[in-house]
Amino acid sequence: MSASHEICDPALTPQPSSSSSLYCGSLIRIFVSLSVRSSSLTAGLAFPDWAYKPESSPGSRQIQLWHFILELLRKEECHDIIAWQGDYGEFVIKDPDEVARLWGARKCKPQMNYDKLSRALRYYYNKRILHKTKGKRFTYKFNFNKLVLVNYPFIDMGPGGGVPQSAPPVPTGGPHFRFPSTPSDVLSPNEDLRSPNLFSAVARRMARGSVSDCSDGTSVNSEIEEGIGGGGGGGGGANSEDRGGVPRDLPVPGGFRGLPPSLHPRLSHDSLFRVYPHGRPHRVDPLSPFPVSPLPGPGGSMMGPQLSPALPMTPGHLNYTPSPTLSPMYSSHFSFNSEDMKRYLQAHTQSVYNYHLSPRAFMHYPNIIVPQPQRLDKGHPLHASLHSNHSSSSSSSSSQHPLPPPPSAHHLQHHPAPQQQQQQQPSGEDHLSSFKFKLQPPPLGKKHRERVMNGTSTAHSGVPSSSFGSSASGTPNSSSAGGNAPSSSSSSSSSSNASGCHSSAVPGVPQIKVEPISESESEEVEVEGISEDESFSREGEEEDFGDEEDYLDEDVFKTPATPSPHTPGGGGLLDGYQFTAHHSPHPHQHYHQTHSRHLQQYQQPAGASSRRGAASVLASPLASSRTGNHTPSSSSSAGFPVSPKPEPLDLESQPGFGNGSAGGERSGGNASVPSSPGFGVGTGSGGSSSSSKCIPLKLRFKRRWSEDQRMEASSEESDDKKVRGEEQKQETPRGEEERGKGERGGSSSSSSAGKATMTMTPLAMMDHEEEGSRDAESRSREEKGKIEIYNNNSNSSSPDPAENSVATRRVSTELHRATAQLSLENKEC
DNA sequence: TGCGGAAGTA
DNA sequence: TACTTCCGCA
Repeated sequence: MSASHEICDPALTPQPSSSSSLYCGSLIRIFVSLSVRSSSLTAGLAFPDWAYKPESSPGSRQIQLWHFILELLRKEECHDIIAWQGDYGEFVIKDPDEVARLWGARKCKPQMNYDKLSRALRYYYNKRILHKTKGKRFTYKFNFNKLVLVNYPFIDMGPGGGVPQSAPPVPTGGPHFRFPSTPSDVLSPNEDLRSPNLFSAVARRMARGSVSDCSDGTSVNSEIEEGIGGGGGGGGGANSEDRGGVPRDLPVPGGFRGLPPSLHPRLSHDSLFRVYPHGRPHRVDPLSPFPVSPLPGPGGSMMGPQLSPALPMTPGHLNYTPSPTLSPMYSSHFSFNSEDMKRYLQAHTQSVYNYHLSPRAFMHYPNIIVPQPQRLDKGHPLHASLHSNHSSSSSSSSSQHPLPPPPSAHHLQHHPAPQQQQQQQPSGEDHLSSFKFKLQPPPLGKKHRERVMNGTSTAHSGVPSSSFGSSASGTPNSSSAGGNAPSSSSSSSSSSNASGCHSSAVPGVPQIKVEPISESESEEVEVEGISEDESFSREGEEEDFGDEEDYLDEDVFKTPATPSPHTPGGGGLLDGYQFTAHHSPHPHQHYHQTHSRHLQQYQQPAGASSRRGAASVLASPLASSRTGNHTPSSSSSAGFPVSPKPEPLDLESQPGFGNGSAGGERSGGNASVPSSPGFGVGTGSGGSSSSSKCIPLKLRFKRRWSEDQRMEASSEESDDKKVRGEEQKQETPRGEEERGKGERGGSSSSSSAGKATMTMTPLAMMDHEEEGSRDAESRSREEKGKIEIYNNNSNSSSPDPAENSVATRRVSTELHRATAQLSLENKEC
């Protein structure tokens, strides 16, 4: 320890004779010079000056902890206090106190200790720069992508033509850093800490060159060779002496750990990229929203120029890419067009669905080809990776092709080739078949998990008024809950939900393995989906791209679950986007706008009616009744179900219709809006057949319903106070009348119980929407309007209970007619 | 040992 | 913003 301490100290502790700033400045100069030197020495492979974030450089004013950690990890002399170990980017702090001491020395914080340092490290969890390796003491894991791309967002914006010639300081960890030992390491869709393998040696050299205050005299070349030997050779490097207890001889499939001889990292950048079929990338379209134009350039290059050696070639490595929509580096020339959006969405969907990757990664690296470790043993790893695309697309076995190349890479292209065109066709089943992955959301931080759990539990236990309201209004709580895909613990409900919803026919979207979901699961989906709006609003609030990406991904996870009801063609949301020249910077906007329109359409009559305290179109989410939740009590208009007068339409014969005690109702409490098995989705015979279809509709309806609740709650406070008095006067007689019909369920606590309430179960409402017919909806609104008029008359001008009763019956009659008509139409659905 | 909130700091 | 410091909790 002491030895390493002494070795490390000169670089880690401030010069005693100089102030901190002087020290930092000198170090900066050192770094710059070293960087330049590296650059000159390595002919483009070296770490360019621009790539080194000054704030992160070891000698800079504010070195960041992660950089310091990398610095230590890079130093073989410090490997007895901190070293790479285990999986990608995983390192163990062997001597926490010493590391802390060094960190404190660097930061001039002599009081530093591991507790404080670890706290700082824990802050990286949320930033996703780092995360803890559970079960291993002092073991953490870097998220290379995050680390690199977040801290070097201008990786392709350098003066060198926007083409990075080298990697950022990738935490390759020198000889101790190892690449995936097993295919599963590479294949884990959750893993976002994979380090580059193809460019590992290069990246390592980059890292060393960039942080080249190396006390060791090893040149970058030696390190390259080390990388070659230790990587491609399967651990046969010459640095076995400095393993520092870290096993390096783990089996590595097919030379996956390093560059093959043909890819000696000392080779030029051109040589490096020559391994790709499209040759060296370059920016083709300066107006492209993407750093690399998806359009085939003159050189036919589709390889993202910013495909830094630091970027992993495994899917997980592409987890993060600065958003073309959000990153300032793109904003200046980002143009939204349908083609771009289509490609973006495809990339997004596919990548997210299969690898939890950011589609932006594929936008950036449109030609990226994910190597398939399984195929490495069949030949050259690069060869395998180069051809993995075709092979994987021809197979539907995920086990055989756990790493199908992201088709998005091709989707991003504008190749007029038939193949490309075919891939863009929704009917490309064979192409999509290779994406039958069961979604595995990324592991959540504890905070997020709790939020998810809370959100889920809220949805279950549910205070519908609050949960729905908050969800719709986008409270941070619900946004987190709804946005995050659950981890395994809760995935049984939420993730499958999302999948289930999405599975509902989104042509052109990668086929995700969707497990059958139970009815309750679908309910959970709906509840979660309600917070989808927050996902939208939340996207601009994220602290960095990575988070935004996560949420974006999550949104995409959910997107198919909420197809726009008015999407042309009735297809999935994605279809709507794809086939609509929607100039939206964000794919969700379409849905959002559609949804907003829908909401307005719905809210107008409902809100108006509720404000008048009459003829409220009541509906409660199915989940509310199913889970035995209260109907929101905040809404006085959430009144009791008033049984429509029996009509020859046989509507009432359907269980639940007009029977407020159908389910989930609590005696004595506010009358729950009855669930209506008759109209129910999945519970009644009438609704079961369209169960899967109705899930998104239920979602939509719930949103509207929640909006109604909120509107009613707010509006009634101010408006209904006066009306309420009259209503209450009418309540008793009519309540008696309705009770006389024996249809009534629930208590009489609601002030709106006396309204000439048109009780429509949520499912009935969903049925209204389900047919997706504007005619039906307009008719429904017309009917509502009629009812409203009737009830206005009955309420305001006819305090006579008898008249009200007549009006009520008329309302019911109208309702039944309308409902019957809609029901008939629904049968076509 | 690890987590994360809270307040403070530069 | 990126920690640092402190602390309670598990």
